[in-house]
Amino acid sequence: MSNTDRLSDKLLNMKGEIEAAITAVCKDLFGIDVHVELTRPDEQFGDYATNVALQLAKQLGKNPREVVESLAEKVRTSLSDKMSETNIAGPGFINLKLSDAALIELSHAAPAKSLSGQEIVAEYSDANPFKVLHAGHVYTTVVGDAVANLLENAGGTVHRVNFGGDVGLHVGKTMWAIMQKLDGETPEKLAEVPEADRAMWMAQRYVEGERAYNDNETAKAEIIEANKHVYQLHAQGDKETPFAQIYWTCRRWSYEAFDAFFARLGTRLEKYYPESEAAQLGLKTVKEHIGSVFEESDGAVVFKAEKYGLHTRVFINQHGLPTYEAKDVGLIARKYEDYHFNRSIIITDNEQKQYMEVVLKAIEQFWPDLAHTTTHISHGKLKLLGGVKMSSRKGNIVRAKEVFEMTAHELKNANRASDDTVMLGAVKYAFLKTRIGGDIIYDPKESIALAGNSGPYLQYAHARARSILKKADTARHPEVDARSKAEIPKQVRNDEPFEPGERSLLRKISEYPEAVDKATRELMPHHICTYLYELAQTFNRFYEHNRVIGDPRQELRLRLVENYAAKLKAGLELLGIAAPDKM
RNA sequence: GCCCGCGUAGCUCAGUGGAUUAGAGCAUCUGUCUUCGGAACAGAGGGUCGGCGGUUCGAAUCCGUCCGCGGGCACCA
Repeated sequence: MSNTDRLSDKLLNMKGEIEAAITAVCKDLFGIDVHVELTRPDEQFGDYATNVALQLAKQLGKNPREVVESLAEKVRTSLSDKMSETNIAGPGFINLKLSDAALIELSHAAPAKSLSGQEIVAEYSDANPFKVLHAGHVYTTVVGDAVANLLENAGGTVHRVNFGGDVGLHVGKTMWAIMQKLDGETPEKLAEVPEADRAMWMAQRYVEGERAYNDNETAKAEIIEANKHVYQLHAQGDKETPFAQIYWTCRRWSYEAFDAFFARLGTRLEKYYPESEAAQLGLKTVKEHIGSVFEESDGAVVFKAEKYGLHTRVFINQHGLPTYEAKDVGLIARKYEDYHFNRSIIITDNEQKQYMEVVLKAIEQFWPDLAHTTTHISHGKLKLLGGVKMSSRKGNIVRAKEVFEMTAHELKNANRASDDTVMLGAVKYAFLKTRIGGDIIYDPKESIALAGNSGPYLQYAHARARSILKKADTARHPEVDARSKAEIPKQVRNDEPFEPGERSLLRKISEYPEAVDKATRELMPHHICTYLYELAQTFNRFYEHNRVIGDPRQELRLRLVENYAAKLKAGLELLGIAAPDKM
């Protein structure tokens, strides 16, 4: 453990120490063990507040006022080294105001390393080969990335993986349409598809296959055959037949498109699990538990989950092929073989929510540990302002690329640089600032706004703070490169009393680890967005009313600016958003 | 029909048991400043927190019920 880490661990415990001290006082005075959780009240009331007196009064059957008075008195003495004020307020709250020294300490604390030593698998994105990457993939990937970042930041070893359908009915549909287009099993004709058009070309085939499947009985039968053919090809390790050549070439095209997409988003996936690799294991596992967990019904193998308040789902269809359910059974085993995870996170759209409950309930019957350490997070759909509905089956979808294009277009309209740093900052922040779960409505225009709660606003706020620091430094060392001569002391001294504006800023800065811890605990990145925006607002207020450069308090204020900029940058990076020094 | 989820200002959203005035941003209106990158700051108007009933010292938050919207409910993923 490095010195910095040790320092952080000590500092981050301050809130815990205060809570423990209050718990001890309660025990001492009333003999009751209460759960003390400090909250952050309105600034006018203090830095922390607790309502334990109200909890105690209830348990003791006493008047809250009576309880709070004796309690506050004891808390005051017990915490005199950290608090400058301890007040009673309202129906029985105790408000605590940190001493300047304690506040300074807290402002250098780091988020908790609560997941140290944990192996964690985070599955997200779930892009499917043989289908197009659409706007929803951008959303789910951005959310997954942010959640994975949180877990990693808390000390976990995170393995980011994608699970995609390289086998299954959609592949049958696409393969069928490709062969229609190529006039048969003629892989050599694939060379005629220009490289740049490959993804779109395959997406069109999928739409044709989907339409034929629904409208034409003959085609439907052929597609079902094509689907089986794909499974056979995997079972036999076939790479040579014309059909197989088409399949492998097109699958490679898909993976190449994924690589480019993830690279652009800055996502570093460790592994693509193709369904073909999970299918056999899933099939085998499900078959082993027929009779005990699964049962046969109408020629299919199903799990009847009604006794658990859920519904029945098919794991093996009447053609003997594993459905998505069985593949998920195989996948969870593969993940465990590969990573021996302590915890597994799966992030998908809400429409998979009840599906996943059934699958996990089935898995719980034979691999309880794997089921119990798996958490499914589901999010809503991405919609565009104006309410465009998207379906890859019908082909009227917004492609992933188009999300980037429309955002870049807005930047150009506003006469601003439309490079990926700002464009992705806008997209990612807009996707992350609302709580995971509900549908989100994306307004490209709002996402790039420099006034308001947006990614570029925070990026700009950071650049502006860096610019102040650079300017101060250049003033001190006009003849040398400022970056190599940064001399602002990192720590504010413990004996420096603050002016109100300075203190407000420092108070907000000190909330950083609490915001990150909350986001990590709940796996909800939006808490970080809310915090960062409030932080930037607090800074603007401070900066409007307090001169930094040239003021007698310059050195102290520069250290505040530096700490503020560091928090902004760290927070943005947790969200997967770059924080450049200049814009 | 059954099962999940959601319903907070004109719009987009925080807040999910606590404190006078339910908070932001955008939009609307007013004011400040010959700017440390004003891409700012200060302020105003705008809300029966979907309706009704209940639990609680205290409910946007918990429970019940109704309404509205979205999703799921056997061989798609």
